[in-house]
Amino acid sequence: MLKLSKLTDYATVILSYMVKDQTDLHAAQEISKVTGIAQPTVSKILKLLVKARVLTSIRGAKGGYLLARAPERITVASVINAMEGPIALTECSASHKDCGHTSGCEIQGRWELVNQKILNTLESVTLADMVLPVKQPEEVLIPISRLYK
Amino acid sequence: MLKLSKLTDYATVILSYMVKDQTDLHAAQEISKVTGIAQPTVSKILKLLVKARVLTSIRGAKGGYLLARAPERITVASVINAMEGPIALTECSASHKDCGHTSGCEIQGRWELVNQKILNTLESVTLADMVLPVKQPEEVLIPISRLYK
DNA sequence: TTAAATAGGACTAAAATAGTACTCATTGAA
DNA sequence: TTCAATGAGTACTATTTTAGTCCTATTTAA
Ligand code: FES
Ligand code: FES
Repeated sequence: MLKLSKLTDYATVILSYMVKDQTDLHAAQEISKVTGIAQPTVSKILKLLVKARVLTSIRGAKGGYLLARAPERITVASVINAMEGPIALTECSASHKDCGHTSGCEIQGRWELVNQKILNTLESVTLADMVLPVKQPEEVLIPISRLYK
Repeated sequence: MLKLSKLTDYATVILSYMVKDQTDLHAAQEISKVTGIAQPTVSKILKLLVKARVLTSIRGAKGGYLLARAPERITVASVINAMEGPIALTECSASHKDCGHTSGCEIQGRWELVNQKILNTLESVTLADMVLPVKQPEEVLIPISRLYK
């Protein structure tokens, strides 16, 4: 289905919440309460995001997590990468090394092309884009004549 | 990892082979021999591709499979769709119906945006593109001044 | 020192995927 | 008309991946 893992989906829910008060520290437990995702799972996700430098953590009592940088600079690609590892449609897109189809290999280069296109797409969308209201206001076109009334 | 299933990868290997002699009928067994993929697996894949109208089948002795249309008109998206079902990054991209995150739903609309972009990409690449030699000749840029020499 | 956090890793359970097998239907040719 | 080759359909099993939990160690404010 070419789908993202549930954890990745959760991650975006969590991150969107954190965008709202970017400067605040959020503890795992707090995030769990707000999002309704079980606390151990939330922790797991947060840890992965820290490891990938999407979030920064502060340890100890009164510790918590915050965004590592502005939402405009956190790409969807980086979030997926944090949760699921390198974005690669096929084994071959990741590395030629342990590929089985030695016989059908003419193709390989092409998946890489598709893969690259998708990567570009995912890098063009940021967390900031994700939290925009679902329905963007339609652009209003004003007849030029109105400007002279 | 945002990856395709193995079967989808196999499918492209099989299809690329079939592109070579588009008019010929290919039996599952023959395809299995050529590609090195086990025959039952090949059959499974071929059946799915027929159901999705990517291939046409002819039953009975001397039967086999052939492409349902020109390689230029078989998109990567349709192959993925045949093997894995509708392309949807998240549950919500497919349908709002059975979605769990009622609380985090502001996001949903945005995955749909990303999903649409990816869908466009996958529809822009066809089987014909996949079988092209791996290295495309680089485009040669000629300084405009040369045109006047 | 204690309580509230995160870090890291190991483990279990559940779900999805891959692969196989079996039976039925179709058709060309002996 | 029968047989052999071939696809259709479906059910099943094994494997792999993913999700989810838990335990222990570390850090730090009060
Ligand atoms: S490296 Fe995978 S098909 Fe060649
Ligand atoms: S429909 Fe899935 S988050 Fe709303």
